[in-house]
Amino acid sequence: MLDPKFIKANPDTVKKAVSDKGEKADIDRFIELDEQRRTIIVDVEKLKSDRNSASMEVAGIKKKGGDASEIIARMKLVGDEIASMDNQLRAIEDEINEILLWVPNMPHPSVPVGKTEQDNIEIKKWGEIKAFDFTPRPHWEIGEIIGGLDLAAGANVSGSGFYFLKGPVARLERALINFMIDLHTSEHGFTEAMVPYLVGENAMKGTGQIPKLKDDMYKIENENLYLIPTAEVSLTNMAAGTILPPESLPLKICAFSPCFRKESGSYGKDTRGIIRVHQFHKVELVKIVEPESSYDELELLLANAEKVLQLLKLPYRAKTLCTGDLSFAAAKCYDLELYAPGMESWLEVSSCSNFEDFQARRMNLRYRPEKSGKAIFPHTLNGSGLALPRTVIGILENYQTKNGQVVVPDVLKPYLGGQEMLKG
RNA sequence: GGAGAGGUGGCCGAGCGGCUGAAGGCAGCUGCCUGCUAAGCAGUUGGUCCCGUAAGGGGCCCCCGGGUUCGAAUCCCGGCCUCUCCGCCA
Repeated sequence: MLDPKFIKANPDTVKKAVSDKGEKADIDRFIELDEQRRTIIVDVEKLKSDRNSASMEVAGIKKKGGDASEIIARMKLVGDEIASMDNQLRAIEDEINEILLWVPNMPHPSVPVGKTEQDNIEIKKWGEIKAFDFTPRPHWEIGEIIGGLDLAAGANVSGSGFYFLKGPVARLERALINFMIDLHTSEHGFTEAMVPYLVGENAMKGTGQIPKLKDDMYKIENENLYLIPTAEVSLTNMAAGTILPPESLPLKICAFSPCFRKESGSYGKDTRGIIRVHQFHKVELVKIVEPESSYDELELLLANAEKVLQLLKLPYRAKTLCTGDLSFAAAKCYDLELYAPGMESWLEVSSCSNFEDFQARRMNLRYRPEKSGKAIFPHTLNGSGLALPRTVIGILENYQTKNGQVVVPDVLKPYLGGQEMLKG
């Protein structure tokens, strides 16, 4: 959520940001409603002030055993008037709040203006794209050869977009999870957490999935609970509505979790294999920091995510997302894409974003920098470190051999009991 | 799931339907004092919204949402959460 005062003071800047992001929040309506709101407030507060002093008078009279029925009768009318104005006011405020929930975050000035992913800016390339002396297979073929990926069984049980990992691939994914969490906790200073996978509507509002992305979220029938699309929701909302004490920042937490996404609106895209699925695992990094340091922290976060790819020796590139590709709540975001030679394409495995105070404001998360000072909204960030299925794809496709087996990356060997090869 | 208890300011904790934005304590801040590692004394310290250039004035906030009333932290209804006991259970 943006600061309403900021919107009032800079309507044109906000409108530009809304359109740069391809959103459609009605800023003019907001301004109009805000004016109506203030007009009513001035009137109703005058009445309330009168009522309050009349109440004092009644109290005084009654204490002396006098008769206050004349004032009481008069105030009854005033009370009715107040009630009706309060109702008007509430209706206006409801509409204002609804608009505010739909106003996206402002892109940081360093974010390139653009419409689609075509306009994202590549900022870095790492690693060599491997030359094979055979035609590299896509992961679904490798998975079949080594007997580790069963899409048919997933469809059988749950429908399309679900899958079973088995044997060597299942173990590979488990190894990757442990490797990533160990790295982030022991090298990068994150505290490990296990988080709720079902969260309330407020949490989803807090991080910005609701209302805009509501249709992409799985909701539990007859309960006000949603399946998390990422551990970001649980982690970032952990302290929602509270004031963090001095010295408590930066807060760095990471968690592995399953992620559930309907992926409505992406039918027909990335349908083969396990590139785009309804359920997948992810190791997520979340930081809550002081506003001044958030952009430095974003760079560090990106480096933390990159480190995973570097240690796995998977070639990747990094991009700065343009305004049009930037998510609703983000002010700035980098994507990491690893190269999958079997598919001959780049796969997004991490998004590292700075939300500035947008999420903190929505969830009323505050921070008191000094013991006696004022509470402020801290900045929140998150990044994948990394998404599992696509990392698995990266390993299967980059480390494949001619006969369809897979070499285990050095850094994962300890996690696979010293095993050298994944095979059927 | 069943039965109780409870949710008050940064924290603890009081609070007859009007004089309570809220006693008292702790913590914080500011002075004074003291030569002993901190004690004592005095003062002070919430948030948010509206009007105002400002000074200042005013509204609202005692878990959340409704209701009763001239007036509600205080009464009624609904919800959420916490604790205790019972049941069930990985």
